[in-house]
Amino acid sequence: MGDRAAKNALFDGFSEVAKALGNGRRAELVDVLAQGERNVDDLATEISQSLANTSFHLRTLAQSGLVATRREGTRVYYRLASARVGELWAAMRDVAASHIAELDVLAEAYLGDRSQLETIDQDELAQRIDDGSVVVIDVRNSTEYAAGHIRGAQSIPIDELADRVDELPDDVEIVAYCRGPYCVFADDAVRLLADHDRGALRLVGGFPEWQADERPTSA
Amino acid sequence: MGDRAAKNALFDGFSEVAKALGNGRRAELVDVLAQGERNVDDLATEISQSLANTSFHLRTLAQSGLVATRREGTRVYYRLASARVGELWAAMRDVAASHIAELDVLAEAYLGDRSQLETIDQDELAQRIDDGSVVVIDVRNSTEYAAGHIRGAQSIPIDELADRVDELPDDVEIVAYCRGPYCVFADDAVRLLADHDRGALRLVGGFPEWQADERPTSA
DNA sequence: AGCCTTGTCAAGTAGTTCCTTGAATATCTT
DNA sequence: AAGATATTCAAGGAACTACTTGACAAGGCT
Repeated sequence: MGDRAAKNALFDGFSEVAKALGNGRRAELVDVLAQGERNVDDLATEISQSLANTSFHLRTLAQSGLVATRREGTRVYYRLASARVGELWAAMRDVAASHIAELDVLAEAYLGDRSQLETIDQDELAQRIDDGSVVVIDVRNSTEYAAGHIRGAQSIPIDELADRVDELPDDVEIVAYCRGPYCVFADDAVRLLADHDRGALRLVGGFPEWQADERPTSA
Repeated sequence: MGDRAAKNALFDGFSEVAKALGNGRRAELVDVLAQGERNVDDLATEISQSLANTSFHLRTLAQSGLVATRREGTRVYYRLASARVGELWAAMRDVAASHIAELDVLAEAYLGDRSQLETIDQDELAQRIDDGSVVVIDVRNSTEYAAGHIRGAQSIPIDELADRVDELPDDVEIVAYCRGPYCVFADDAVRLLADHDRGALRLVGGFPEWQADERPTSA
């Protein structure tokens, strides 16, 4: 008991989990999977990597126990092994955001300048859904919407939004949400709606954060 | 906005934190630093690595923003950058424990068989401290005790315990605690006390868990 | 049965990580 | 100023990681 070799092995075991998350592409995969299960091909497109490489990264995640699989015909669906994996990913992202100085710069380079975009937080949105003073749109793709969404939200994937602006009533404010704090879809939606002279707000955080807070959802 | 290179850079940024934790020796350093600040020499001994290598690992952790430093004379003290880093480490450890099958085996190889050792949880200990029906001993080293301990606990480092058993009253039960769920000191203490015919219990979790739960501490 | 779709495996290469050794630097003590 | 203590830096080699290409496997459709 308590010898060095065993201690090394134990802590190497713990660090396996961190190693699995210690690659940008795998982190992206976890971020996408936090929205719900997806097949390999789909995930490869999502992270802009070859199928073989994506398959390899998914296997790495599976070996560390972070993701699980399900086969359906020729397709293999991957999902997070549990909700705690999603929480771990969120915790990691938050620690990175608060302790790595240059992360602000990287985030702004990817997201663009958010300072002009109005936001709404979860409490306020819940309130306004109750009193009917907003229309909520889910601008993620339709698979993600189908896997689970904010109760009462309607699905308008971001690349269909320009063609479907007319579907939205023009007498209430619009709230757009997507995958999470580092997802650009809702930002793009708010900008696009502003170009059409529609007042629109972005929900701070995305569906996983709403769900983690145990607020009303549908699927 | 939203281009692939920027997205890669952003997620590579997030995964820096995971990379920093993705090495067994660095994970150990974080585990030790969760007890309070320590100098480099001390940490090198703690993780059984050369001074140069330990210094290198600490610099890696510092670059990812997980640890911060303070100089005092010729000594440099390292500490966790914030309490959230400790929480992240705990979350990672828990995900590893619940999703990696072989971790049980590794833990038992390091800790030995715990099934014969009686335990007590935080709620029950808090209760029994209040009604005075236990003596609590902190079997970590004295620096760690000095940096913060369970209110009312007395310090008896594990390697002094054999010589100091007589200091303990023999009419109340003894509760030993140490660094956390994967620390052997309290297990060793309970076994040693049992050999001296003293009834002893191990607190589930250690000082960081007690503190995270906002229970009474002193320093 | 034969072909198609979807996903995994294997080999190879460029780049990175871990740890060691030995030298350099920073601060304190005398 | 010289010596002692504590820490960091630099160079180098063995081991691992990320990604590519091309071959293989598993299941479904006709």
